[in-house]
Amino acid sequence: MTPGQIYSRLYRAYGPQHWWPGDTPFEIMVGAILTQNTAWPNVERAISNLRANNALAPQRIAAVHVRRLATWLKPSGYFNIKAKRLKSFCRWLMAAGCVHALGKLDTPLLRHQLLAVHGIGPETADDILLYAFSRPVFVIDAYTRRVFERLGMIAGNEGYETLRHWFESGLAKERDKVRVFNEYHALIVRHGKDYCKVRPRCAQCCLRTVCLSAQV
DNA sequence: AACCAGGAGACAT
DNA sequence: ATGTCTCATGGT
Repeated sequence: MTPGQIYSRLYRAYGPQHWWPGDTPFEIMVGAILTQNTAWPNVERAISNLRANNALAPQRIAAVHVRRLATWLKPSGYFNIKAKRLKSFCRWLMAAGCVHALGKLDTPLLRHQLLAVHGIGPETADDILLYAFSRPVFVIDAYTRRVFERLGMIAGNEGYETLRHWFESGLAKERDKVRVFNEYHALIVRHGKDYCKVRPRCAQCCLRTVCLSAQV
């Protein structure tokens, strides 16, 4: 069983996921930071608060006081930390000029720049690269590790970069990578939420037979 | 009523 | 390099 075949099964089972939820690249980037170890519905509440206060723009977030920003972020949890992270991200964005200016950087450089921002780690950087900048990077998250560990295809404790390169290599033709990586990560999360949780619910899972044959 | 969620940074070893 | 602690709200 290859990662490509798993993708086919997931896509057949769930269909297109239409990721990332968000109207603009900037909103997608904000969501990527706010969803760190946090359920998405809580992030939507926080984003609604930002929009209601006309604060869904880098200049506004950079200008507003952290204490006030934190009150808007409250529903998404870790609000004090995330207020700082959003501000440092927006400062970086403004220093670079704008989203369009950053779009001219090549992917390795842009990734390096993102990782240098306080509060942006490997997964958040790759969320932003893939879903806001349409770059061919594969996002590795807790669900990715869990699902593929249970499938017996990885050990689960590999380093982030090891797994990222493993998924990125040979999964799709060059011009299809962005579309496939986009859909694949969304499908993994969808599948993870429905069935492959900490306490799995394998009864109706579309990968159940694959998992069972891996249990040896 | 614990348990968990679309992680990352600080700090110790 | 690798492991542990902290951060916090809301749904199940």
